[in-house]
Amino acid sequence: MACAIAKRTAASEVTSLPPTTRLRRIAHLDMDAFYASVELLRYPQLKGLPVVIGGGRRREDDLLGRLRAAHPEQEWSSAHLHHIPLDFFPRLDGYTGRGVITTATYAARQFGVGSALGLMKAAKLCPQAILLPVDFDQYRHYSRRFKAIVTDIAPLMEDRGVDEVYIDFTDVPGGQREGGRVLARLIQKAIFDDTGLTCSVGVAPNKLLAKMASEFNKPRGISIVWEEDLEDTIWPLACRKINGIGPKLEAKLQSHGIETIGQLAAREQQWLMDNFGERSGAWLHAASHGQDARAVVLESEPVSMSRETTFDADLHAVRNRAELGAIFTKLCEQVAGDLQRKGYVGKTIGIKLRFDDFQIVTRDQTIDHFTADAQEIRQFAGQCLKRAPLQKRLRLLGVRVGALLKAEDAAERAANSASHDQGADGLTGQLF
DNA sequence: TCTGGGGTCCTAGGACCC
DNA sequence: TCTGGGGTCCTAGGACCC
Repeated sequence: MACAIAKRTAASEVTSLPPTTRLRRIAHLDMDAFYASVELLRYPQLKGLPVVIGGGRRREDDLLGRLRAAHPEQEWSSAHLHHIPLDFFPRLDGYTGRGVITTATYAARQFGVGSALGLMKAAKLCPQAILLPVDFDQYRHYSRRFKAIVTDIAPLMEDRGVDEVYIDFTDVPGGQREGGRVLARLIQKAIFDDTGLTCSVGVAPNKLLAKMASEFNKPRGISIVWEEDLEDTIWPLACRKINGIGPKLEAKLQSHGIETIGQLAAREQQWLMDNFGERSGAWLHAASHGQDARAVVLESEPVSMSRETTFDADLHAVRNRAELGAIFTKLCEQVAGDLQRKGYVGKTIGIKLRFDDFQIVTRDQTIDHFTADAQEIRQFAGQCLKRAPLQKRLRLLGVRVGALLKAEDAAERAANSASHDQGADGLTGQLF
């Protein structure tokens, strides 16, 4: 208690210090059950009920269509979505198909269903749950909105996907007050007032700790973590809570008797480097001591773009050749469309296969120029496919274009290299 | 009753060059 | 001729994240 008061005093003193001596305060903001919450804005009648998002391809039109069929005397439009009665919503009960849950409402999570769980499995656990299809356009719209609100208040924001951002509070007015709590509260309120959506925020000396902190009080939580909190707050947590430690690393750590972050921190750095590799070992050591020097990155360029699809039923390369070929062509067209729409070209073209036993195989090929052309992608992806083993039945097929460049930069580079080539040709002529 | 789709980064070996 | 580096690019696989 005395310790907490001392910390608070120290924090409020900081606000009067010149900027150079301000403490680095990094926030991680995580939207609460984002997809499900967006759906609840559209269907407020589902509030408090178990709802899962994922799987099928149904859209709201299906709901409206059923409503129109049931009550043809009335005119139904998307403005009436609020009034769709509960029994019109599809239930998880009896679901058959391959999808997984993308997001579940907190009410649904009580039943043990959550992200990445197979829908058929979820149907057993919570058959009464309402199942809604994913609607990425809608989520992207709200994603842009909440991020615009964040950058209006605190401009140094790093985009970490549709429902997460890091924010550098250090030099934002009020960003030091109560260690960041005041600004976090302001941002939460601004987002809620504009969108009706809630989020959780963690503020800490760096991204690593901020990310962990944002999970402490979900939903609608704010958690402030100081360097001094390491022993009491961070060390008792499971290693898995560190962003970057997944199931494999966790299992390997456990095999050495390391369960908590504190136990990890107790190991010598050299021992970690010997057992987990130079880089990973050094990183594990730093992370367990709460150290993370990564900057908040404002802009980044994409490295690759891909499209993939899991078939309704496994396909065989020979027996289902025609069907597979049509899907393959469509994936190439989609990737090409994505590249063109976003203004990129790439020179590494690859494929991804997942067999019925879940083994994944990739093949890729780097060509001598940049492209975003569907037919060309199809041609080289086709060559990759010929190099892949095709005995087993296929579950998934994907097409990827990597080594990306902005289309205009590629055009410029091509112009330059054309003139260089002339020079090189001249040189070659002399040598031979 | 198995397990989506879209990404990033790292590792490791081989080719090739200096 | 042999040996030994280092650096970069390419390819395949894998861990991890949202």
